[in-house]
Amino acid sequence: MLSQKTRYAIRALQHLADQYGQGPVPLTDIAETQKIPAKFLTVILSELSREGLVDTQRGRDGGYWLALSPIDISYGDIVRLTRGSLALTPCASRFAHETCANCLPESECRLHRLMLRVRDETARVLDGISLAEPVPLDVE
Amino acid sequence: MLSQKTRYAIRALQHLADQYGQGPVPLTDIAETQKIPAKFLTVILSELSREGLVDTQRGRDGGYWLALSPIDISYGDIVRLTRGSLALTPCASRFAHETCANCLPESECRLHRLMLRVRDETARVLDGISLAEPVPLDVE
DNA sequence: GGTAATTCTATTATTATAGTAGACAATAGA
DNA sequence: TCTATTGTCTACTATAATAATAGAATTACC
Repeated sequence: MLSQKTRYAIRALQHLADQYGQGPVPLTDIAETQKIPAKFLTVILSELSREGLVDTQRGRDGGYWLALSPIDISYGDIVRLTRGSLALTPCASRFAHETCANCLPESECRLHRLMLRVRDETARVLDGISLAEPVPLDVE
Repeated sequence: MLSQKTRYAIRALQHLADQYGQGPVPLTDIAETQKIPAKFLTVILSELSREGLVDTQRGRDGGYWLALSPIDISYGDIVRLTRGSLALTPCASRFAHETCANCLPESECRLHRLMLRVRDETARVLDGISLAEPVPLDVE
């Protein structure tokens, strides 16, 4: 499961994508339209800013905006940044691989091979869509 | 991420699949070959038994065995039983749907639509492989 | 200087997770 | 029938992650 925080982060970024090119968006705007607790959103946006995904300006008329064009930010990027990995097990992460606790050696672990496949399918979906695109309804 | 407990459950079931048709497998066998803390495994196997996935016998020469043929247990089934859902958000579960806390209405939530697609791809992989099959190395 | 905004450091409450303890119940075989 | 062996159940505990808040500090425009 994605954490509540990751879900908030994604919706906040979607909101900023909608306002892209229109100057700084104040935090309270995002919090209200996206139903995110304002104080918690400060934590989230500060992190996204430290990670270089959003730029900020303090003071009057300040706020947040995307540091990159929406088309250059994929959902896969966001999940990797906020959650660390797309995978369902530590051993199945391609960018943040870790060996699972109390597991067999990976070469013998059948779960490992399966989780790699799930990760790759997830990546195919999430890396294939950017913040610029409306999310298609379904695959056929 | 799958919890440690879910990972243990899957490996335990794989072990039972390997011994299918050969009588009860004692818990300590599973614990040792799969590197699972024995006491914790009792909790896990008791749950799997209550859910009808394994049958058990107590007493001498007792143990655990799969209640169904390995080919009739898919990885999707196991994850749904132990974790509740294949989805990455509560709203994207098809069998255990819940609305996400502090979210927009689902019809307006772009994340919802995206998570449904990820769930469906995950299901395609996990429902397509049963405990009877060796896990293929990769898709091309 | 005042106001509106972000930023930073700490703290808290709640929940989930991982694992353990120990008494109890059943079974097969000697 | 005794006993060793094996699973079952209830309860408990420790740790970590999560979600969220508090409040002071900083910045920038007017």
